[in-house]
Amino acid sequence: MSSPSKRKVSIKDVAATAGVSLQTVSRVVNGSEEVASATRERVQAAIDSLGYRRNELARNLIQGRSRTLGVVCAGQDYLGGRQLNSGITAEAEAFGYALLIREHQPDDPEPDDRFVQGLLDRQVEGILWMLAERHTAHEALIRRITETHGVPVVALVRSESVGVPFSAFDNFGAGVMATRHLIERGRRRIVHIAGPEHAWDAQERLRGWRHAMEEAGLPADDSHLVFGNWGPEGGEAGFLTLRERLGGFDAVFAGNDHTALGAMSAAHKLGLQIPGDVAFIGVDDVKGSGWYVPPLSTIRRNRVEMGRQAVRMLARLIEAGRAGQTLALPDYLCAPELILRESS
Amino acid sequence: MSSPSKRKVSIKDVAATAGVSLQTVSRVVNGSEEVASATRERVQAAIDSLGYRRNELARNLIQGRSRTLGVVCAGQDYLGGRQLNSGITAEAEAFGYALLIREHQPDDPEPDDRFVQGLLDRQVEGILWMLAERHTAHEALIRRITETHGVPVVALVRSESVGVPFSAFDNFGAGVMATRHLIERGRRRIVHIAGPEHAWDAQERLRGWRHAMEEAGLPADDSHLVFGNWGPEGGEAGFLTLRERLGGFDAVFAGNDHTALGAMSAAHKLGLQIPGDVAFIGVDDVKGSGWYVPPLSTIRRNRVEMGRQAVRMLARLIEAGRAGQTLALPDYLCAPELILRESS
DNA sequence: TGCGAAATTGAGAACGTTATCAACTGCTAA
DNA sequence: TTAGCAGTTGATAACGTTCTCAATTTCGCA
Repeated sequence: MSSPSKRKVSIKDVAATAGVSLQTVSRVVNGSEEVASATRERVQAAIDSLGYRRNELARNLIQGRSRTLGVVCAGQDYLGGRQLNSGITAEAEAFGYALLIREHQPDDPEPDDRFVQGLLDRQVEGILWMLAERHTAHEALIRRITETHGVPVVALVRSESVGVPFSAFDNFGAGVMATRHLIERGRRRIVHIAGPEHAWDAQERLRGWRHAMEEAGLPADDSHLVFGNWGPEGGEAGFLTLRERLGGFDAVFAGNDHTALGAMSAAHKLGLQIPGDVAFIGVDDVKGSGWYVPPLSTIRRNRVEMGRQAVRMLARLIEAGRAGQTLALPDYLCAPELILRESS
Repeated sequence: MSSPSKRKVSIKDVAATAGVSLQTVSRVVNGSEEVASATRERVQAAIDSLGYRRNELARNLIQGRSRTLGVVCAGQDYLGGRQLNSGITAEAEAFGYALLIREHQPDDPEPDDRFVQGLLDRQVEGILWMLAERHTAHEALIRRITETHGVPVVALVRSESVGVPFSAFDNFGAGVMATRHLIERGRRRIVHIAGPEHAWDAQERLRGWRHAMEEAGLPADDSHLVFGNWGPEGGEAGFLTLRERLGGFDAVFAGNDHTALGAMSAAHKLGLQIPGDVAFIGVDDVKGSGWYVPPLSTIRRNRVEMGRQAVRMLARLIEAGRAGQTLALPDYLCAPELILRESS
């Protein structure tokens, strides 16, 4: 069978077979125009018969580009870091970039230089930053990546404070949209069970809720607010806390669908009617949310498009960097989309 | 500031600064013993002051190994291909492997040679196969990868027919476990809403259900069975079909949690009590399933461990291949775990 | 017939690293 | 004294490709 010493066929083998120089083979492989058609055919025949394929590693080395993007995302975390959405992969593929993944596990230490060193050592041309927490340590790290190493970074979560362009969901707008919807439905005492306090997205959605409430002259003080953890547990606990604190309310804007799920479960246990006694709305349009009891109204975010845009931005930054320019890129803000179901 | 022509510092710069040869620098970088400690310190000082980092691409090229694994997974698909679980990333990292992702989108054409060519061109040392469908085209493709290209493949879904070791969930065992549990609870007319007919996992779970039913002398013919699509829609439709066909039954074993969710929703609409009139059990322990109405009993699969094992197997195969040996690796079968909640 | 331009081809260096082997130092044992 | 050996160090080739530039051939046209 195939002997263990079966060496890969290289451009040299093709050149020898076709009786031309390495350079000519290279030209044929890269579709250069300046090869006589007779020669081209001869070389192509050699390529086909030997089954030659270009070694991208060697090519990348000499061209000084890795055609690789680094992706820094959260591991177990809810926040969708894991949902390396197909927008990213599809767009990266279209640009000819491979993806190198670096996951940050919840119990890992705070990301430092070592955390991204592996990506830089493999010469990634750009980095997609998908960690949502807003630690100042991240900002310093990202700045070092862009300035010291000259590798552009695009954030897939909003992070204005760092001087990095981002592709993000309009969390503020989502908060406004969800809250206004509840108000239009005639609800007046609308509470908010937010995400964790340190999460940027959570803060923004909260701000949106508050904005819409105040705009309508409704109360949005801290007593109508409780922080959760993006999970059903937080939703359930938050709902009970608010009931105890306020006595009653007629609508819940949950920071996300899982939070809403937990909160609705608590409402069921208390014998409340949904949406009769309390209306619910979440954010995410998570799989299954259309089949909760009752089906949950929610705000959808188009993750695919966010991913697409982020990669596109990164590609432009890389291109500009290679041309020696600095580029001020406009951020991309993904518009929220209201999904109306029976819970509101 | 940093001039645009700022070249990366290479081993040459370090050698020049420290006044030694390239080779000596290389030795220090790689922690070789045979360097005098005085020299080592001098070189290390140069490395630190210049901020030198080894270019992994160049290293990989000359060593003929890419330290990269390819991951072939499903894009949008439910089946968990997306859930590039942290077991894989963590274990790959531990072995010093980077991951190159190749997603197969639902609307892509069937994977052929071109589909994996990008991975092979980048010289991946092994491939993790995470596509669940059992098309014979896959088998031929996988065989070509291993035999023609000499790149080992480990499947993260069961696929005995291909001569490739796998790390998989014991879907058959899960089916048996779920069904036996319902039987122990006194249920007798147990129907099964399976996954899509062409999915291997679905077939195996179905086989488990049938085995447990027949073992207990209960009916498990095709009238008690309907195929879904892994989603709530399929669950709802399947439930209604079975009701119409059989009149009644007292338990549902759903192919997965989302299917169960849809089926429970249908039961609610018909005014049935859960678990009073009908008991439900799913498979997956999907996020949120503990907060469905009522909380769903299910079978959990330890994805992290499956991922770990797969990478470990792949690493061993690669190691063996480099040593010129062929290795017959035992498969890894992940044991199902029963999660008891209120739906059964 | 000759000349310049265009088309075609190739030789050699380069990318940044490691592999291979030779060479140089001291030091010990005979 | 000298051979031998361990400990260090470096010169050179190699990995598989592309880049740069020069060389050769062909062609059109005066």
